[in-house]
Amino acid sequence: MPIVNADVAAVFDEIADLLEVQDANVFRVRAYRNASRMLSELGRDVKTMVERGEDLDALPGIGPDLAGRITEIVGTGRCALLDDLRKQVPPAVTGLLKVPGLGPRRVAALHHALGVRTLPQLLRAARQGRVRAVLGFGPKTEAHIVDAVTARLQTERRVRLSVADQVAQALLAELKAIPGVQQAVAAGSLRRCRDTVGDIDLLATVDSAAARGPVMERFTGGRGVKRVLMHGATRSSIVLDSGLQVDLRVVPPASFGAAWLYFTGSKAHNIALRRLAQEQGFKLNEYGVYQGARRLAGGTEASVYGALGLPFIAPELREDRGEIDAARAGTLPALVERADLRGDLHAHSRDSDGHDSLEAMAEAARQQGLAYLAITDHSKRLGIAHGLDADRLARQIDRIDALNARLHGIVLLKGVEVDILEDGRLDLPDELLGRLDLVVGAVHHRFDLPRAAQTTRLQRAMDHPHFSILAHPTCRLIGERPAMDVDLPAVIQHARQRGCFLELNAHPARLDLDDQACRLAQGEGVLVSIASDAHSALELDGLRFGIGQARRGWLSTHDVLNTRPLSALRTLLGRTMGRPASRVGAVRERMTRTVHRALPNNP
DNA sequence: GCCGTTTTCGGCCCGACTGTTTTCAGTCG
Repeated sequence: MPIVNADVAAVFDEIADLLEVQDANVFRVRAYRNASRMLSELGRDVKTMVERGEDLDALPGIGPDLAGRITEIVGTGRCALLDDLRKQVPPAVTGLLKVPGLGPRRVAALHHALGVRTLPQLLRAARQGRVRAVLGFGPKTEAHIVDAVTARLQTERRVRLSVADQVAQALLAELKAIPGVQQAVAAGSLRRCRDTVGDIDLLATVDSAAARGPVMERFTGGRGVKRVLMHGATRSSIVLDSGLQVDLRVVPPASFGAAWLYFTGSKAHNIALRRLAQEQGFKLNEYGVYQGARRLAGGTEASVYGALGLPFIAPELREDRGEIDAARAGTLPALVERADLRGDLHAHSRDSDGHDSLEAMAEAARQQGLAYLAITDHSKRLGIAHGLDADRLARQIDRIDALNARLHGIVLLKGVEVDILEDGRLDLPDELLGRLDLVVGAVHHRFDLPRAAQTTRLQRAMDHPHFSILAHPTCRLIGERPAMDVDLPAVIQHARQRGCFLELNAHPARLDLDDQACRLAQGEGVLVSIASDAHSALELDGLRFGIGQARRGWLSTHDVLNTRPLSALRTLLGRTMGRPASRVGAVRERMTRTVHRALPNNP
């Protein structure tokens, strides 16, 4: 197995864990954590950088020491420092850090005093009353450990964005109904539109300090609250019956902006901002920007950024991935918004596995403010979805033509979500695909091909002269199925060469392309189709989740295919659909020969 | 362990809450 960035990041994370338990210098630990995060978010392959002899020191947070470790890991697959640390501390001990409330100090204390290494051992010790005997521990901590370990063994951690969104909206409605509450908003990773959410962060302002107490009482004593983790004057945490954790912070209105900024994060963005404030002689906290005791800003987020000499930075960008430098330089992108979408290029009807008729889908799209909607039902290989064969698709084409003659304010585009077969061929005859407005291709089986074969499979599909858009390119299902092992940069480059497009599937279970991949596509100049993959009229609303992900990927209106008016869209699709036959044929021949050689299981 | 138009050494974000203390360390976000 080749070493990828995530492998190096995992090594650095484990080193950080082990160093922490050994009570190492916190800044040394932080250096490993920062490097781990940087590597997992880096758009370039660090192994390739090493092989090309590029200067690793140029990467942020990488100095001579870490550069040497990266080179070692990439070259040998091992890390001597990690091996040493594992000899000094049983590696399993770092698993105890996952227990809420147990940090490095306490884990080390428990390990040394009781010899516990694993969660079951810790649970046994706590139940036997041995934990409270350790210096610094008492009966409450001991009981908490029993609860936390038991819960940890049976709960899952992160939920999909759409789930968190529903819960948060319901809680916010309740909060706003409490007397004294002025504003109540969502913050945290939910507001940043991350694809999954670990806990829900809410922020409220109250009209007087006296109102805080009752608000916190109502929050921690509400229906559906399984446990109260923390109950303070300005901050409380609860666990809902569903297992979701919710944090509420209450601040005065004058601090609303600073608090929203702080509570939205990300942590890395906050740290970078606070350093920036420090450099300018200010102090930034959740109450405002201060110069000495004087508050310079805090009522709105824009005022806080302004006091630091920055324009407003959209929540989706706040990951410390270059947004602060871009803000200073005045080069922040004008991010795409839901209202910019003119159409949707991936939706199903009841002709395959959708719930609604062509007419109902068209009407729903019109009500969503869209000017066009592509009907892309499945092809025949996907029998479970009642996929269309050539005859049924031909009849659907005729029906859509007839329907368009009657529709007003919306145009249905004739498409298909055709299966990409294992060898890269498409699941329907060329002649029929040629009659469509667009061909959306997708993988629905054999997710497990080796990386090279999977990559070639996608590239070969794109070589088809009628191919328009690669749907859900990695086929991940959040929390259920990992992304396929595929060379995404190579696929994106191939799309650019072929004039094809990549989809950002907006379904909250997919969000595929993800944010990082969007940035890669943008970098290659490949337009992205933000598509709902709706299987019912209601699901067209899911486009907003795709917008959030696209914004996290720094995409502007210009980077998105379906922000184009219909005429411009047809022109762009025409580059793939209507190429002059001779030239396309020649290119295709060449590509196909290359691909055939590369595919191991091809004759 | 990294980093630098104040620094190659001395910094490294900042505050709330809890539990176990008798003034604070540890943890978390």
